[in-house]
Amino acid sequence: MEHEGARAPDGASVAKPEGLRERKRRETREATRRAAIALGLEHGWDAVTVEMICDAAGISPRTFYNYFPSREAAVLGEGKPMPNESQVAAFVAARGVSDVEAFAVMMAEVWTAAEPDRELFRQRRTLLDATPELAAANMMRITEARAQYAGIVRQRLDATRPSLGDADAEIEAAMAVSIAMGALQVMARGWLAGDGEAPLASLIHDYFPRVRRLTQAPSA
Amino acid sequence: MEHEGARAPDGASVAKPEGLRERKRRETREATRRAAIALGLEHGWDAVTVEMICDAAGISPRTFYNYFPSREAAVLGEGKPMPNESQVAAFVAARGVSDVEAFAVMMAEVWTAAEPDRELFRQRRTLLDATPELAAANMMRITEARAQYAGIVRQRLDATRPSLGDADAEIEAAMAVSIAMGALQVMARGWLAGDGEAPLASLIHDYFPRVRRLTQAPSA
DNA sequence: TGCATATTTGCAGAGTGTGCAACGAACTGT
DNA sequence: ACAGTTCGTTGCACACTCTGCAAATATGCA
Repeated sequence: MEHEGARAPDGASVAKPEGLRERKRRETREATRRAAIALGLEHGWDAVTVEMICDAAGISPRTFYNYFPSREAAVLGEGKPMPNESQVAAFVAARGVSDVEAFAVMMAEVWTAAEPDRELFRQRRTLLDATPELAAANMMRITEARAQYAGIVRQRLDATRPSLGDADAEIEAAMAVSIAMGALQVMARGWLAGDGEAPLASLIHDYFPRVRRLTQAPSA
Repeated sequence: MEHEGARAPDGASVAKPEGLRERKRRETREATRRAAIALGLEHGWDAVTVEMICDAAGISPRTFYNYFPSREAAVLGEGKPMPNESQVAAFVAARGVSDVEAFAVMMAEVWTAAEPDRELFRQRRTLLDATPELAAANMMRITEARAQYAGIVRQRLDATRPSLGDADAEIEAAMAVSIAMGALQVMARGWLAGDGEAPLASLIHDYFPRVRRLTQAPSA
């Protein structure tokens, strides 16, 4: 399910025949997503109705709800963004950076990878940033996945600080997730303000000294 | 408008006649809020309809929307929670704690003060914690007020670190707000798990060493 | 070609939220 | 106490989101 083109020597490779059905479905979904984002940027998200999106995408309103569970999902994407195994492994093994920073970098990579089209990624982020309603819906998605994220952070904590008690590890994992998400919100805004050349992940390293300073009690 | 009972020597004091109209309005609002929270805890928030709340509160559905702009607002309270002047002054002047920690303490106090009824505060927090939809709506409220919160943090930064450039201060203020809100989310959950004796603000000081550790790069 | 399966669509219905106008209760001065 | 003003309540119509169901349509496969 994850292979792409798999050009094996034998012409009839194993994966991705990509039947007509699947292709049309993917295209329809993509067209709908783009229509939703474009209309949102043009008219403001709360002025965009499902009917408008459907007219632009060439589907009926009822079909829209076969693809997306809500109007917001057309912009946000419906699945919760989850790191794959190698991303988790890199996060757990990362040294020389704080737990929060490492987690933020991983999530930035997950987001970036989930939307290969840079321009669309940027547009979506802009819309999301300008629309509290969408930001809230996005938060909801993340809140629902919070326990799973915390589980990933625990893997790192168990590896780097095995002396930590069970209850403490639980709390610190949840804390790291919440703090990283908060910081990412601001960093994403900073990324939007930039020219879009620097990848989000590198911005994070630039921003993090500030995070350290803001959480540090002055010694004086 | 802000005075309470003001028993001046002369019987006819200046403030708060509290006419019958105002009293009934306050009572109706309170009854509706309590009905919404109780029903949410009993049936789960998404099973609660406006009609149910209205039946319990003894008002018509149309009247509900005269009090609250949305179903969620009945639980969350409609105004954005804002610190008063003395709270801001204390925050700006607080020494020996990090910016994020000081801001978190201030917000905890604002929340606590906004809901004098401890039991109701706890119930609302429980419901909010169990319902991603409500947590998201709450986030939305805060997101809308984010710029104002950042302005308050800037007052502190300008006082404690005047060498900071304008753009940097802007960014760090926004960052402090986001991080504090993230951390508060977890702390509030910890407070819920406790017996409710310790005030939220004191819990924050207990939790903060963890925040410092999680954002600190290991020296090794 | 013809059958099995997946997708699209319309329709009815529940629920949220808003503007408008009528109705009723509370405040005002006399 | 009374008439007039003001404010809160309610019902009604309407737009919009979202769901279940069943009919119509398109695709996949032998």
